[in-house]
Amino acid sequence: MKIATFNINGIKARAEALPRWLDESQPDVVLLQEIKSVDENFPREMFEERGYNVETHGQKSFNGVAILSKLPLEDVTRGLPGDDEDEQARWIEATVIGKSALRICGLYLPNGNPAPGPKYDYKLAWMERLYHRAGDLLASEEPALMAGDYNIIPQAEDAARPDAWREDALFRPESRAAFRKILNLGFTEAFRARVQGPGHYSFWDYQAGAWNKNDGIRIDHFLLTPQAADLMRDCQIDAAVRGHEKPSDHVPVWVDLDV
DNA sequence: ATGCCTCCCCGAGGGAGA
Repeated sequence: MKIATFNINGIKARAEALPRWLDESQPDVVLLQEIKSVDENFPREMFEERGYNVETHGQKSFNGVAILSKLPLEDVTRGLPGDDEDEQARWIEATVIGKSALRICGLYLPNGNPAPGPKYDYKLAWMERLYHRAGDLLASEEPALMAGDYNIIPQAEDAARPDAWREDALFRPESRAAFRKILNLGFTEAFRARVQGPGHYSFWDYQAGAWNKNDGIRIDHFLLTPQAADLMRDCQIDAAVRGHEKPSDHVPVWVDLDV
């Protein structure tokens, strides 16, 4: 089962690039972030005609996550537990039924800039809630994953110019520590389990020719429970997608699981 | 690099992104 995560930076703006990538890449499941659309306006036919089931958790203008799946989805839930006051659409999960069941969680973790400040406080509080949901997933002892735009640069090697990010909410010590705290519960970071070394990125800014200079950062991640990690056959970043016509500033990352 | 683009709102130009 090929499962991808892709921050598309607006579903309307990606009406051509996203279907083209789906046709080329043929993922079974896709976790989308930043759909920037309410549920009623999401172009679900575009995906249903390609054989995908569609589940959205949208919001006007900002944020918004969705799941596309060629396999049946069950027990869909929306919103990260832990704060009933939180209106931001950043979390969706479902069980996908393949040879066996797999719990999949799609997330769009807050950016957090400027740091320090209220937006950074929201990011860290959101990560604390994520920590608790992650612990519950592990306790189930079932194959499960949490994937999406984490807005976290885990290590210096995950940025072309780490010194430019030292004070940024994506790379500050508290952000990285919160990410490690979740990892250290017992998750496998899929990409780093398969590929070592610098130069692997999932985001390049639109500005200043960042793509042409390969001035990128790796902020889109798959975290696998041990039961899911046992099933991993591959994990790759589709970096070439950044060079296509009218691209998102992020590219897809995918895992292949024997499930 | 506290913003060089691009997205959204809509029908100007400001907020948000990372």
